[in-house]
Amino acid sequence: MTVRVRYAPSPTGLQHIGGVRTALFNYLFARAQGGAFVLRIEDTDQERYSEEALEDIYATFEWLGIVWDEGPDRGGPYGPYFQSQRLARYHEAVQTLLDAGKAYECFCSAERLAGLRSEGARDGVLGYDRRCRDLTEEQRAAYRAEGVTPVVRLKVPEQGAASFEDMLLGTVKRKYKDLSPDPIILKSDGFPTYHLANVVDDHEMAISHVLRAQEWLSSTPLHILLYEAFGFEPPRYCHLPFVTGKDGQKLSKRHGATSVVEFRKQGYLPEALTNYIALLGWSYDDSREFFALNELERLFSVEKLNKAPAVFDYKKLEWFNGNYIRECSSERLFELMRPYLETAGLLPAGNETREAAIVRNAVPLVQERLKLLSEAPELLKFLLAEITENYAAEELIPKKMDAAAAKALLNAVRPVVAAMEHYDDEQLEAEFRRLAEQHDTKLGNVMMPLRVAITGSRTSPPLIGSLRLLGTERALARIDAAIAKL
RNA sequence: GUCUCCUUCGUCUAGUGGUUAGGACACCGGGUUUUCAUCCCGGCAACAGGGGUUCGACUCCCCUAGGAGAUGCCA
Repeated sequence: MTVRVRYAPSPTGLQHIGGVRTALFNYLFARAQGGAFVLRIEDTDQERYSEEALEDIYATFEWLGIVWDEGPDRGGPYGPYFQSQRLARYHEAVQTLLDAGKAYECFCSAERLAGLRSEGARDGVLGYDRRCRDLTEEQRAAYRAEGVTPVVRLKVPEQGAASFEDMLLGTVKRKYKDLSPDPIILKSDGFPTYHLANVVDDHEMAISHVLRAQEWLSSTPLHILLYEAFGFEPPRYCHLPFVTGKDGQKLSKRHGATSVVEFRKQGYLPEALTNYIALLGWSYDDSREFFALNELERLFSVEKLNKAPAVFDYKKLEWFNGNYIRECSSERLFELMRPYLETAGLLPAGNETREAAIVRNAVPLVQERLKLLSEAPELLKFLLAEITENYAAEELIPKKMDAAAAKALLNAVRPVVAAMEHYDDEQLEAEFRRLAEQHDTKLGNVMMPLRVAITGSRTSPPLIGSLRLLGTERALARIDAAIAKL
């Protein structure tokens, strides 16, 4: 059997972690099985459709390196891949159900339905009361004459049960009477609901396996019923556990960033995100957790999936990101940092600028200190701009020392810095050590006032490298400014 | 309320009848280091509860509890 899977987002919002993980698992499953991965756009909700959301789908997966074999932008033998372009098929499908007496037109108003729903919630009764199920042709004609546009509902049997084998969960059974009574499959605007469209399309697109979030589990029996009504063979289902926030509820804004663009803006690398997300509900073994996408494409298997929901751990993602940043080549990291530095106004456009040269040389100094690319401006600004924020004079004074001592230290260090061109790094450090001995103190106490004078902060990249990048002239000016403060 | 699914350290997980229940993140100590970070070493910490089945249960079955999802002319 040829494996064909799909990711079927609806363009109603930005791609979020949960959706992307579903897409990733489908993609990996397809690759591992030598099958095809299809993108289908479920744009059947006219109200919530957004062009921006559609573009976000393309941008997100391009960034992540996840490509589909068939889709609206690539074409394929099973198109069109926009559901809004497949309406005729749904209408045809609905007609066969109507003709077979397996579905019926319902003329109830949205208001009546809302009333039913709130009563039902109060009394613990489920959904629609099936009022239109057995309308006569005359009654239907009367409604139509009044100008009421009907919806179409599927007849759910009152007896019996639907069951299916979930690849992860095993046998799932549900009595028909526990299903929503006669759900709507065709809306009054002529668009199908998810239930209908997904069944018709998965069948027509020859989808063999459906990996989707567990929120769909409770409507799967309904989908099975639909397949039976059409006489179609249902695909194999695999319902993926949720990704939740700390409180165990579905991941949402309350918990932090949820959309991929947000993570991207914060300076996560795509490989860190895919690696981490792949481990949410899936694992390879007890000793490995670093995986490149192309390795996952080989190694992914449904058998290693977990049933329990997974809490999204921002800290661990960050740790992954730091690891991947450290693995970058200097040139790549430079390019990755560039947009952050540019928008901070620290780096002019262009490759041959003085600033670009400084940043290139600074990469080794910051690489192992960076967890997020967005931290780059803060770490590098002392090299690219004047120290504008006025650090407090006390910062210059090492612990257990006074201002006079700090001042003496800076004065002593100044001539060494002035001559630094004549030393290599080791010699320069030796000079600082010599000074420390002369002042009967630790090296750290010599370096700290200098560090603050040069970088404006007690934490900074390695000082000697920073001095070199800053240059003798600017370094001396900052030392003088510091001395003046004391 | 009803239905469905789930349950190993705080978190992600390994584990498929016999293990001192392993790893990673986080956290806490210590070491290296010019600060920070990296790196290295060490520590803390879990089988939800109760019944079975079995010579033996984290592993199999049942119940309870807890959590989550569904219950839309949204997907």
